[in-house]
Amino acid sequence: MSNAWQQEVLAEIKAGGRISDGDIVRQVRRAVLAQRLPPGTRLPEVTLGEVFGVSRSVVRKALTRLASEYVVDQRPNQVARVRSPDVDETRQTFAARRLVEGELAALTAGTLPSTVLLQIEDRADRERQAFLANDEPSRIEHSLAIHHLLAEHSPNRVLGTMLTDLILRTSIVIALYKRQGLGSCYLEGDHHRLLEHLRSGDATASRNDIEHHLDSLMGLLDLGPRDSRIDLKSILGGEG
Amino acid sequence: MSNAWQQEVLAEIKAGGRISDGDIVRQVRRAVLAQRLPPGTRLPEVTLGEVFGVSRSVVRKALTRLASEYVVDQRPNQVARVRSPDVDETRQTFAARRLVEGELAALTAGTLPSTVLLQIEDRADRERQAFLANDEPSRIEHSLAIHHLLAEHSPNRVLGTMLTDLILRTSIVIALYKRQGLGSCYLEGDHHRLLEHLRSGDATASRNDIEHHLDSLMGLLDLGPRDSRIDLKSILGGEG
DNA sequence: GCCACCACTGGTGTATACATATGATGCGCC
DNA sequence: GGCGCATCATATGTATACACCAGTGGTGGC
Repeated sequence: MSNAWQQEVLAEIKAGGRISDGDIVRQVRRAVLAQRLPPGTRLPEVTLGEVFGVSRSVVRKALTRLASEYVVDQRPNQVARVRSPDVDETRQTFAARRLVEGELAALTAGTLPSTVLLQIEDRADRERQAFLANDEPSRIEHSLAIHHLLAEHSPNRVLGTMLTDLILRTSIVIALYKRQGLGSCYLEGDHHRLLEHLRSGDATASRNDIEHHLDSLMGLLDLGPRDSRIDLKSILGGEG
Repeated sequence: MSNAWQQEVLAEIKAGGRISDGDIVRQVRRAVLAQRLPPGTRLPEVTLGEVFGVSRSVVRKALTRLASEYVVDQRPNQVARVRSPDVDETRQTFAARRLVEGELAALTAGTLPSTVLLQIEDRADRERQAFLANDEPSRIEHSLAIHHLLAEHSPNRVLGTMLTDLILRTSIVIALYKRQGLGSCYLEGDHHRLLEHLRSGDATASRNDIEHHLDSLMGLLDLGPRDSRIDLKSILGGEG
C-alpha cells in the first residue's frame, strides 16, 4: 500500500467521527478505481486496521464485502489482494454490462423526471468541459455519475443494483487495460445523444446508444493476446 | 428458528468435520429455499453459533455473505432476519432473470458438450418423474439443477454468476408467493423443449423458451394487489 | 555444491471479553 | 386507567488473545 494513500485517508478520517466497515469499503473502492491501489496490492488486515484506526474485526467485514463485489481477492489463510481481472473476464464484464445497461436504458427512456434529466445534462456538460480542460479525474467522476443516475432512477431496482456493481467492475478494468498513451476515454457526444433519447422516450435508440457507447469504450482498451505482460507487471510490481 | 431444523443441521454436522462460514451460508440458503426458515425469522448470532458449534466470528461472516446475496436482512444493531421480498421486488427479480437467463441461453445454444446435454436431459426426465410421483422437493431439486447447469456452463462466467444469484432469489420468492393450494410449479415440456433448442443451436428459440418459461412461472404466483396481507402475515407470523 | 529439513516471521482463523444499542416490562405518577 | 420513564434482558459492535497456516531463509547432511 502506498504511503501517499495512507496519508490521504488519514486526513479524511480526522475530519469525521468513527469509522465503520462501510467507510472502509467506500475508501478502498475509490482508491482502486483511481488506481491508487493497483491490482495485486496486498491488503493485510492489521495494516488496514492501523490506517483506518480500527481493529481487524471491522476490516475483516469490509474485506468480505469487497470480495463479494469482486474488488478484492480473498483466499483462505492468505493476504487479501486487489483483484486483477484477466482479459476474458474483462470482455465478459463488458458484455454483461452491455446487456443490463441497455435494457435499463430502454426501460427508463421517457420515465425520468425533469430534475434527473437536468442532472444528467449538467454532468454531461461538465464532463465535456473537464475533457477540454484535460482534467481526467473529474471527467471520470462526471461520466460515472451519469451512469449511476441511470442505475438509481431505473424502474427496476434489482437490475439497477446489478448495474451499479457492473459499473464498478468495468471501471476497474478500464483503468487496468486502458491503452497506454491514451489520455482519456472520452467519447464525444455519446452522453448527450443518450440524454436526448432518454428525454424523448425512444427506448430502442437509448438501448442502441448504450450498446454503441460500451462497444466503443471497450474498443479503446488494450485487450490483445499479449495480456500476460500486463498480468505479470501487476503482480511483480506490487511494491514498486 | 425451528427446532426441527436445528436437529437436522446437527445431524449433518456430527457427520462431517469442522464448520466454516461457507457451510453455514449453504445450510441457511437451503433452509430458506425449503421454507424451513420462513421470511422474517430471526437469526441471532449466538443462537446460530450454538446450532453450528462455532463462535460468533464465523456466524458474522456467514451473515454478511448472506446479506450480500439478499437472503438475509442485516441492519445495524438489529437481529438479522430472513428477507421477505415484496411483490414489486418479485416482479423485478423475474424481469432481471428473464433478461439474463434469456441472453445466456442464446449465448450457450449450440456450445454445450454432449456430457452436459445428457446431464440436462437426465434432470428433465427425473423432474417429470418426480412430478408424476408427487415428490415436489426432488422435482424442485432437478429443476434447479437444470438452470444451474446452464449458468455454470455458459461461455460468459460473469453473467453465469449473476444467473446463479438470480436463480436463488427467484426460488425464494416462488416459495413465498406460490398460489396456495397449488401443488407444484411444474411446466410440462418446457425443459425438454429448451434442451432440444440448446442441442440444435437455435439461439433465438432458446431465448424464447426461457422467457416463456419464466413468464409462465411468474404467472403461477399470487402477486395480486392485496400483497399487504402476505407481508403482514410474514411479519406478524414469525413465531407462529 | 546441492538438496532436504527446520525454525522463524508475518498473517489469517477463531474464540472470547467488554462496551453499547435496542426493545420489553413494569412501576409510579398524573 | 393510561401514559411516561426507569430498568433489565437480549443481541450486536468492537477489540484482543491465542492457535494455526504459509512462505522464507538459513543450516546441516550427503
